Formats: sequence, C-alpha cells, structure tokens
Amino acid sequence: MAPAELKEKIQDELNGKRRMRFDLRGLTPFEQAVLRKTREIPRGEVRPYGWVAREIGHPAAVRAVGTALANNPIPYFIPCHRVVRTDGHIGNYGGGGPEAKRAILTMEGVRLKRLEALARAGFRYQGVRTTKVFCYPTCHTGRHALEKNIVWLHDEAGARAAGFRPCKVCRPAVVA
DNA sequence: CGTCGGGCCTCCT
DNA sequence: GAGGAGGCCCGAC
Repeated sequence: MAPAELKEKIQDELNGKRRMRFDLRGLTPFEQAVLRKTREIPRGEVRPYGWVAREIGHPAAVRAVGTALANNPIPYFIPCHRVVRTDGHIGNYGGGGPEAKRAILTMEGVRLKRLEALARAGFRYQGVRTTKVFCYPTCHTGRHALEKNIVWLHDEAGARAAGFRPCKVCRPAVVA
C-alpha cells in the first residue's frame, strides 16, 4: 500500500469514517462491550465513564469501565482518551498520564480550556433554548446554536425541570 | 476542595 | 471456588 493511501486509511479510522475490525477475542465480554462503546465516541468529543457504563447496560460498573479502559489493547485506535470523568476533569490515562490525554484531545479539536472552565463552574450539560434539548458540552449537535440560545445546566434534574429533554445523539441521560 | 463509602469487574492467592 | 485487593470512577457530605 502506498504511504499516502495508508495515511488516508488511518486518518479515516481515527475520524470514524472507517471501521477496521479489531480482534478483541481474549477479552471478557464486559471489556469488549466497553471498548466497542468507546469506539462510538466521535473525534473531537468526550463522554464520561458513567456514560459508557450506562450505555452497555452496567450502569453501576463505572469504576470497572475505567479498569477495562486501562487494559485497552489498542490505545488511540480504540479512543479511550475520549472517556473522561463526569465532573469534567480529564481523568487518568495509562499511556502517558493525564498530560498525554489532554494533548491527544487537543489534537482532536476538543476545547479543553472551555471544558474545564465549565467543570469548575459545575456545568455538565449544555441546553439549547429553541430546541429544548440538552447535550454533553462537546456534542456536535449543538455546534451551530446561537450563543444567546445556549443555557448551561448543572444536572439532569435541573435540565428536565427547565423543560429540556436529553439529546438523542449524545444521550446524556436515559429518555424518561 | 478533600475525603469516604459504595459498587463492580478482574486478577491473584 | 471463595475471598480480598485494587483500579483511567461517582455522589454525597
């Protein structure tokens, strides 16, 4: 394969445009589920450990998700660096520590400064007044929302109380 | 902000 | 196979 072609293939993989088949045999079903779910997180976005746990049907196995990701056999291609803590902190990272994790996410276009500022302020979700939908801050569905229509939300209960329903793309909560 | 306890999956004994 | 430790966590105080 020509270098240019290979480069394109790798880029497509990391952008989610291509799905290479990874051999995950040898891992437990739980670990496989964690890794498969993690691959669904788009480049430039992040999701909490708790989100992965809930999505794979083990909502309380949050910590175990972290353990499974720590054993990720194919770092970067299975983007465990896109999984962060619920409170907005970056969380730990085996391959180079939090610094490496921040560097990779920044490369992928995540606005970490903004994300961490939101975390410090206690905001976990972004709501859009006009659609009445709330998302995780990095969800791409809200990227064209007008600034004046954006509302920052502390928690799910508050979001719902304000009339917002969870985004169907980033699924910040189960659709009640 | 820190600490505590809970909870879950693996691995090791 | 039972039991315990520990890990890229989380929510409540």
